[in-house]
Amino acid sequence: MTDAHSTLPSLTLSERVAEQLRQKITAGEYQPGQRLSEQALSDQLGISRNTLREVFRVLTKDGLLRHEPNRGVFVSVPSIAAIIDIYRVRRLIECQALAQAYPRHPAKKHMREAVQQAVKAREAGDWLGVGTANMAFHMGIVELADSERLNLLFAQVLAELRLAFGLLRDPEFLHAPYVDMNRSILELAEAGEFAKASSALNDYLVHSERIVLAVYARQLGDGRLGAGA
Amino acid sequence: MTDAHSTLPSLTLSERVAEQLRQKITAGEYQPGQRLSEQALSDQLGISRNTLREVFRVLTKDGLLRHEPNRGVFVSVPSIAAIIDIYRVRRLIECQALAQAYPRHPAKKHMREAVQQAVKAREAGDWLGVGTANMAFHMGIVELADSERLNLLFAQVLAELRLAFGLLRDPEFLHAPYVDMNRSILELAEAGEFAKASSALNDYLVHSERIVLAVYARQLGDGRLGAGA
DNA sequence: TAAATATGAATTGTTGAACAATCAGTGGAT
DNA sequence: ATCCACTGATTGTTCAACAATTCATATTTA
Repeated sequence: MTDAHSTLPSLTLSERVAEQLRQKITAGEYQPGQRLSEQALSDQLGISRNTLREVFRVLTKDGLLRHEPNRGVFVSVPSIAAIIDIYRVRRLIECQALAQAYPRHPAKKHMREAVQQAVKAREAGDWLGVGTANMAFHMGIVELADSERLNLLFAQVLAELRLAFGLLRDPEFLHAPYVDMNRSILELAEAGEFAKASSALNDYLVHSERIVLAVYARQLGDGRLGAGA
Repeated sequence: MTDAHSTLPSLTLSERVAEQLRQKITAGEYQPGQRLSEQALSDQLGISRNTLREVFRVLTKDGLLRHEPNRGVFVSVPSIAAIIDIYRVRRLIECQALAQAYPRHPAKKHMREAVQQAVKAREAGDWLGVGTANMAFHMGIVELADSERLNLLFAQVLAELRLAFGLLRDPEFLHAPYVDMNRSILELAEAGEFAKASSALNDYLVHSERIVLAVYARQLGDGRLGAGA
C-alpha cells in the first residue's frame, strides 16, 4: 500500500501525511501501544524516513504518538490518569465556555447540526457515527468561547479521547445515552438558560467520565491494556 | 557560533536544540517576523538541515514559529488578534482554576515563591525578572487545576505572550504594577476566599490586556510591527 | 511607460545512502 | 540464576543530490 501523496494541493507532503496518519490513528487503524517502525512505515507510505520523522514530531506534539528516544514512536495508549486529566480539562473549558456564551453565537448552528446528525446516526444504528456527532457537538460548545487556541487544544483533546474510545468495545453503551443529554443541553442554551445548560453539561461530563473509567477498569482486568504514560 | 549540542544526557539532539531555540526565541534573540534560514541556522547551530527541520516542526506546534510552505519558517509576530485570544484563554482557564481550587493545594507554594521573587526583582529594578516571576505566579494558578494538559497548554500560551512582551519596550510599565495585584490575589487565596480571588484575577487580566493592547496599538503606529497571523 | 512574461539564482521539499549510537536479545562463563 | 560480551536491528544524524517553488531581475510586448 504505497503512494500516500495524492491530489491535495499546496500543502507539503509531510503535512498531508501527518493528517493522513492522524486519521488512521484516531480511527483505530493502529493498535494503541503498537510501535511504528520508521523503516516499515516509510516504505508503506512511500515516503522517506526523514519526512516520516517530521510527521512523527508533529503527531507526538498532538499527543497521538509517544516518543521514546532510541526506542521509537508508539501509538499512545491513554492511561486512566490521562482519561481523568482529559475530563478535568473538558469540565473546566466546556462548562465555562457554555456559561459565558452570548445568545446569538454562530457556533450554535454547529451544535444544532451535530445533534441532528447524532439523532440520525442513532436511528441508523451507527454508533460510531453517534460518537463522532457527539464530539462535534462538544466542539461546538468550545467554539462559543471564541478562541482559536482553545479550539485547537480541544480538538487535540478530543482526538486523544477518541483514541481511548477506540480501545473500548461497546460503542452503543458509550455514545447512545448522550444524544438526548446533548439535545436537552442545546435546548437550555437556545432558551438562553446558559447557567442551567452549563450545570447540565457538568453532570453530563461527570457521568460520562464515570462510565468510561468503569469500562476502562473492567478491560484492564482483561489484560487488553498495557502500561500507559 | 557552532556546537549547539553539549552536556545534556539522554535527550535527542533535536530535542535539546528545540529547547535551546525555544529559549532564544522567547528571550527575543531573534526579531519577530524574521525568517530563519535552514541553511544559515543549521550551520550556525552545527547541526544538519534535516535535524533542524524536525526542530522547526516542533516549535511551529508551540506557536513560536510560523511555517509557510515553500517560503520558510518565521518567528511568530503576535497579532492584536492573538493577544486578544491569549487573554481570553487566560481569563477562562486561570479564573476557573483559581475559583475551584482546594485550600491546601501544593501549587500554592509555587505561587508564594513567585510573588517573593517578583518583589525581590522589583527591588533590584530587574523588570524582566519581574515579568518572569509574574508568569510563574500565573503558571502556579493554573497548576491548581491539577491537569497536565492544561499546564502544557498554558506554558505554551505564556511563551507566546512573552514573545509579544518582547516586542514592547518599557518592561517596567508592563510588569511592575502587577506585583502587588498578584500578592493580593495570593492573600485572598491563602484566606480561602477563592471566589473573591478569582474575581480579582479577572480584573487583573482585563487590566493587563488593556495595557498590552494599548502599547501594541501605539507601536503599530510606529511601524515597528508588520503583518501578523 | 506600464504590464506581462521569460529568465535564473536561491531556498525549501524530499530523497537515498551512509554511519554512529543505542537498544534488545542470545549465548555462554561463572 | 546472574552477569557479561557479542550480535543484529533500529533509531539518531549527517551529507549530498535533485525537484519544486519562490523571488527578484531583466526582457518583451502592448
